[in-house]
Amino acid sequence: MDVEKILNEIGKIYSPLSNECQQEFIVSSKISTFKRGEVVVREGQFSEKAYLIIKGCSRAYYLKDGKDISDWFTFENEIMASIVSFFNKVPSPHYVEFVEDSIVIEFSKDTIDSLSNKYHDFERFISKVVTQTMLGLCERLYTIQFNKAGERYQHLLSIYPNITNRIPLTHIASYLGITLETLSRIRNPKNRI
Amino acid sequence: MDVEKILNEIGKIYSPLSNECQQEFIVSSKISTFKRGEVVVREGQFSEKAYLIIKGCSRAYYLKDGKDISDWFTFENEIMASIVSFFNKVPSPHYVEFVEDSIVIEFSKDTIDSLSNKYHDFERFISKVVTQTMLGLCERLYTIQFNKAGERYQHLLSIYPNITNRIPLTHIASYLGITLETLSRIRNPKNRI
DNA sequence: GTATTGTTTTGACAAAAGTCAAACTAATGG
DNA sequence: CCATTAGTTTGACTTTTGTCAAAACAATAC
Repeated sequence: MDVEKILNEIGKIYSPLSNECQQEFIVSSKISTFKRGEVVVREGQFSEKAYLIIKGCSRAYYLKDGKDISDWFTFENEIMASIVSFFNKVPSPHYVEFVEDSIVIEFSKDTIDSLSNKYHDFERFISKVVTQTMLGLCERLYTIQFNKAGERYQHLLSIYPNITNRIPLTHIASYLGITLETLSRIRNPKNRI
Repeated sequence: MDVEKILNEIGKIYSPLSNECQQEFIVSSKISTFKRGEVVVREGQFSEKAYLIIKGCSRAYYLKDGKDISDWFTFENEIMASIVSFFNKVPSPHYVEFVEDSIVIEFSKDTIDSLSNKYHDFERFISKVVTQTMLGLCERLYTIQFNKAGERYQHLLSIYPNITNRIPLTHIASYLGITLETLSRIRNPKNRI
């Protein structure tokens, strides 16, 4: 497992990490594997773990009136966490589940905090991750605020072109704030008049 | 104008700032006033300014198919910026306008960067601001994803109980992702069956 | 290969919200 | 104080999406 390669990869995306910092990150974290369907965080739990996905994908979701609503998907080179619990040290409003058999680098809030204190490049890296996440949420809000179901779906495809091969449509629908049936109709070319 | 008092106040909310750091922040920034309706950032402009609101309020908005859609409101002790342009150094997708006559502390991205390098507490402060903004967006996304118009409005009132006294209903409606007419009907007790 | 389970599609109907137009009300500036 | 403008409400109608139920399809395990 070439973890350095992955860290260089995500360093390019956010902000590069020195070798020393990478090494310390590697010894402070561990590689874990999860099976499809495994739930690693449940509603009400405190979670201070984050998962950098090497292979596979995961989703965060919550239950509203008993219905499963997806909030966030994470694929290779992205970081998953129950962010509300992670940052605010409160019980998680979310569940976190792996959607495919996955390999991840698992690390804790404590690791982030101590590495941030020690390595300025790490602090900058995390700050960049958070900033980008914030801007991603902005964009998502934008697409959900006044777009019709079909436009929301097209926008999602423009970001993750083959998401439908990896994530069941039920989850994609709830992520877009629409029902499964509506998504199904949108995808059917006969209904696009 | 007691700027120290304000900085202490928002230090309490996010992360406290040392006196030395506060002083340098004060000399690096300036107090400005804006009239109701003044637009300080326009779509397409590069904006690397942020505004800490001392008195008054502002909104960020964008035009979709010629319609004015509000994205974000800011009141006393909150920070307004065209965040996409501010952080990514790209042309702003937003307009930023003051909704009331306002007094603000105006500072630039450069100031943030240089103070972040010099003062660890400032870097932490900014990181906290960004993190809280991110969590705020999460919550907003949550309320818009599967709630009906009425629920979205009630949720907004729970955060800003008297927002309707300060922000015109048109802006509140678009912020909630609904039309002005729908908001008007929701607010009319006769229509709540 | 068949049973079982999970996922997606389709149809008929209902609910929610949007659109357009007009009326009404409040605020502001001579 | 009146005229003008900005902001809000109301009504009639349309569009979009949701709901519930059933069928079709796909994946998986035995």
